[in-house]
Amino acid sequence: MAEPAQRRAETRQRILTAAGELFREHGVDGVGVDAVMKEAGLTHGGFYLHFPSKEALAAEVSHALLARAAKKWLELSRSHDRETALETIVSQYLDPVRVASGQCCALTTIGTDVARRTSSKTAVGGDLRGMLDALAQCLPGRSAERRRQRALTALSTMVGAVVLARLADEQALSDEVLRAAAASLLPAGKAVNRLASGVEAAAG
Amino acid sequence: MAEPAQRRAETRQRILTAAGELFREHGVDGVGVDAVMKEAGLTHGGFYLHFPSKEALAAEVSHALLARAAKKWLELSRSHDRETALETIVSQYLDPVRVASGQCCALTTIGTDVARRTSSKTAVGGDLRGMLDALAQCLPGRSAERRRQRALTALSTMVGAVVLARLADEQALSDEVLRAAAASLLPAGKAVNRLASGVEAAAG
DNA sequence: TGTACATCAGTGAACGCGCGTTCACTGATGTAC
DNA sequence: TGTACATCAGTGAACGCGCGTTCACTGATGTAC
Repeated sequence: MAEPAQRRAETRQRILTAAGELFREHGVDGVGVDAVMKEAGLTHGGFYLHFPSKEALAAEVSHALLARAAKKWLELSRSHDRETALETIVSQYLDPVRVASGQCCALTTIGTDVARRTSSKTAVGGDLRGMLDALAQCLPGRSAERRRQRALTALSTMVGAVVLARLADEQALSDEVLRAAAASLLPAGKAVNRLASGVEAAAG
Repeated sequence: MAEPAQRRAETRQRILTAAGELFREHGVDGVGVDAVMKEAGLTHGGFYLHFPSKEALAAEVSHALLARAAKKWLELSRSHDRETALETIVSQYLDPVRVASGQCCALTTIGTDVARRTSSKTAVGGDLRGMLDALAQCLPGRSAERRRQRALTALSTMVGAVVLARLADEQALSDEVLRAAAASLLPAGKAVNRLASGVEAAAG
């Protein structure tokens, strides 16, 4: 059956996944090691067989989440034309349902936590660059530098929009922020419908 | 001399100011009540004479910081022409020196903390609206709705840029994000110099 | 094929520390006479 | 003006709880013969 090494790797992955969900929802400081292990179907004692400390877990979770996003964006940019890839990225990123749940981009949910932890900061440096590079592939512009500029601004807008949407005290304002950001990043008429339908899906 | 009520109010204000600095730098969960009181020149026991709980302090600090920003922006929009007001707001918001220190906008430093605390979220709702309204006054656009849209996007871009700049592992990338955001929000050639000179000032 | 042993992922009790909160006390300031 | 008292902001010891981390132990799985 499953080799020991593989079982071990699977458990480790389960812990990472559980932490990814909980950290994004409640913040790194808002979740204890015991809660993470419980979510992963284990008891807290075993945690240190897989990670040297909670700090290290936070760094690796941040890295894993952002690396996954960078990879996904890069694949999208390669398998689709620019417009389609961009539309997919933006409308998923700004999807009100995702934003309302804790499942949105780690940059927006634990970005501040990462910024304050040197180890996490170091761990995600490459991933942030990867996300920007992939995004630049999807944006129009004659020169590479122009696309780079646009990628920097586009990611800023997306991150900020999600932060504000999560912070807004009313659903209407939250949706308004997300719609405005999507409209500014996509050709007219593209995003609005998808975002609106996202809200419907959440109600159902 | 100072009436008792006034002394009390001053002490309360000192606690708020101290918490404003520390919370922005280390996050709400990263700072204890005792550290806040020490920074305010007091001992921890007296805290509960001024606030019912740390939760309440977090909510009031968030409100105070954002209300101040909203007020400042509104005054700028009233005392200057649109272009000047916008340039001032944007270049201050994206100033690398401010961003590197913890003194930047509370939306970017404790925005995530606020989003997770119902009491804080409720406390800042009006301030967020105030910031958006003031910003809309400074943006071009024929209709009010157009300016509103632009304000939503502009604030998203500024917030996201600062979050990313603080998260970046290298100064060069951090500055690049801030410069790109400023360039996208201001007429060409305006902001870049100011932001560049901000970096010089930090070194000196 | 069956038995004894070794390995090691996982358990859960325990430890120590820090943090939010409480409370009896202090001492400075304002007031009454 | 001076004295006695009341008020109350601030002090600092103490409490209880939760969290990160450790560690002796368990029990399932793989291996040697």
